[in-house]
Amino acid sequence: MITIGQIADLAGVSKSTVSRVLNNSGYVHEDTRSRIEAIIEQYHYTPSASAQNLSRRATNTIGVVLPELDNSFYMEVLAGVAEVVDERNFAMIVCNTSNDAKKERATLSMMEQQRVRGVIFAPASGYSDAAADKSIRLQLKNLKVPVVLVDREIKNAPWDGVFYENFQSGYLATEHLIQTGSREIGIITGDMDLKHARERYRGYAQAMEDYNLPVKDAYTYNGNYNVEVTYQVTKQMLQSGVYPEALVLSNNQTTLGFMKAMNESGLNQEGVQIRVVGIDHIPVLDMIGYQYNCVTRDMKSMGRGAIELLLARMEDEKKAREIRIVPCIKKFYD
Amino acid sequence: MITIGQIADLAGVSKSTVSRVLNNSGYVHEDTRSRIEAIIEQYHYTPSASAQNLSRRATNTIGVVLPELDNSFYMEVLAGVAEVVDERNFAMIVCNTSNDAKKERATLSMMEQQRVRGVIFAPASGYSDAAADKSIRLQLKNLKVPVVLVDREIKNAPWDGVFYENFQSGYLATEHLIQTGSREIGIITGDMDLKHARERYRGYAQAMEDYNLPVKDAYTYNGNYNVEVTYQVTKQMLQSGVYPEALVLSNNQTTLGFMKAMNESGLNQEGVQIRVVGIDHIPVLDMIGYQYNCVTRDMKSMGRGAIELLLARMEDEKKAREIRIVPCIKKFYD
DNA sequence: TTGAAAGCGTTACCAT
DNA sequence: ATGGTAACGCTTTCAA
Repeated sequence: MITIGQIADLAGVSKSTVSRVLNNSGYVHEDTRSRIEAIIEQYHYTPSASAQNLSRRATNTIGVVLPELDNSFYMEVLAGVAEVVDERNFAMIVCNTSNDAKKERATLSMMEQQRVRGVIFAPASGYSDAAADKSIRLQLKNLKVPVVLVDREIKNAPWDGVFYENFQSGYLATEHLIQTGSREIGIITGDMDLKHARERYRGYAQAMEDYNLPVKDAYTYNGNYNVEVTYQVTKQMLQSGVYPEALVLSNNQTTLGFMKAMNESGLNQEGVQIRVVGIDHIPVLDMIGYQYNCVTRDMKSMGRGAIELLLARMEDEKKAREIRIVPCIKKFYD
Repeated sequence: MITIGQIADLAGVSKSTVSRVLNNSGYVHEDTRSRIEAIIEQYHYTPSASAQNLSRRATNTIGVVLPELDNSFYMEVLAGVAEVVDERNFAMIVCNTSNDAKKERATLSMMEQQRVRGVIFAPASGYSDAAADKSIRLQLKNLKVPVVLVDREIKNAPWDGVFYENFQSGYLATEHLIQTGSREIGIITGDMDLKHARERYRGYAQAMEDYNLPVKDAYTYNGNYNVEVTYQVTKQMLQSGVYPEALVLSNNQTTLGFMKAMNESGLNQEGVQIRVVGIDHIPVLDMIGYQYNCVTRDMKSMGRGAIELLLARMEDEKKAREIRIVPCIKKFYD
């Protein structure tokens, strides 16, 4: 591998000069510059990022830690982040924690080793007990670089963040069902360990109350934000023969699990209908023009928001803490 | 940021010794080791990857270059790669070229700068003309690290690769339509610049011929492996009022575009049916239990295969070239 | 079993 | 406008 020193020798100048043309910093004669550039081109020289990082005492890498990669929501967020990272000429290192706190630990430690300049972080879990909450905050703090939280909050966290109008989403989803004629409305909740699942549920309950409708325990199902779990739960529900006329589905995975169980049951064919409004859209469904009622958000812009906050924080460590709450968008077809 | 030197001072030993416990290489007294480990723990020390890379003259990073990230196929491939990368304690740097040769250039150059140990590569384009073909091969060669091609071939390339039985996939898809009663069968092709699109088409044509059915130009549509293009093409086809009774859809994006146009047209409701077999499955459709006829492959294992080949090549530079062709799996529901 | 020192490929400061 | 050199944080060889 050719080094800056060899380029310098080839050009009959010092490393300093080559470095200057590389970073176009400082003065360098036009003739010298073009001579050096020619040689760089000819020998196909690219500086070593490791050496640069070491010398500059900083990388230009930012870390993105996500709990799921096979989830279109996080994929869109990631796409948003990637766009800006690209524009600004940073490198991005992506890790998947699979919703596993242990894997998350390892991931964060690798981020540290890589000396990332900042981290965009969606926690693997709700960290609802105090010890876990403290521990994750400590880990993050130990990184000693800016952190931006996306989608999922951490209690007592001091970091910037991009979140969603979760309460609203639950409320509006429910309200739509009510306004379009349903009265017996249930919900398949998410992982109640996560604050946003609780908020969405609160939104549902509040809407019911506002419209003087009863929230029945029997119509509250826990799908845990998980396709398989939701599938099982829905199957049981259908088999029991007692279920509400309408349901709020707490996220995209919930929707997927629910749909699978419904399709499998063949109940649709028999004319049995459960009306449904989901929280979060599902891109493939949009693409195939399937009219799926939901409330959703601009996911990509959540990613863009996160990286923007991160870059801003990197530039000004002491700027005021910023929390962005992206709004709820209605996508109703009836 | 604390360094190995400071840890050494704290422990009253030399950097060499700390380095030995870090990499557990060479001899170090049990007492010394535990003392050092305690300090490392206490001060939360993590070695700098950049410094290690520089010193070792090698990173433990592998690069993955993909043409699309919002495509479930590549996502599954990526997931497969990520699994192995994780198991083997490498780091992974992922780049999206958006099917853009120019962006691909930039990406490859960043890979070089990062001094990745190897690259898993799915080309952004077919590079069908000789100059482009040569240029991409040169770029890859200039990386001077092992390369494994996934899914898309490059002419005259010397690298290991994991590909698909493309001809078979086209053949089997078509054959199924024939065997289940269709005779007027068309195809929406992919980007014919790409060899695998041509192969899939060949498979289609061969099946037609084998069953003494005519391949009509009028029933060959070019969807370019693109949702939007396929959508438009399908719309035109439907509006023209003349179309075959059945179609082969050349990949998942093609399917999405086709379905959108169909759903939008409302033709299904009117009882108009176009039978369809797709190449590649669509995970969300599986999840919701939508019975979509297709021929497909184990995508994740393609990812695993790619990284396995890469690691093997990294260990033995001169081993025989290995090409894996993953088989076609039938998923028919009728 | 441990330490000293050279070296990895850059950058940046200080001279000139 | 250019060059010399120390420094970045680590690994590795050689010696003790």
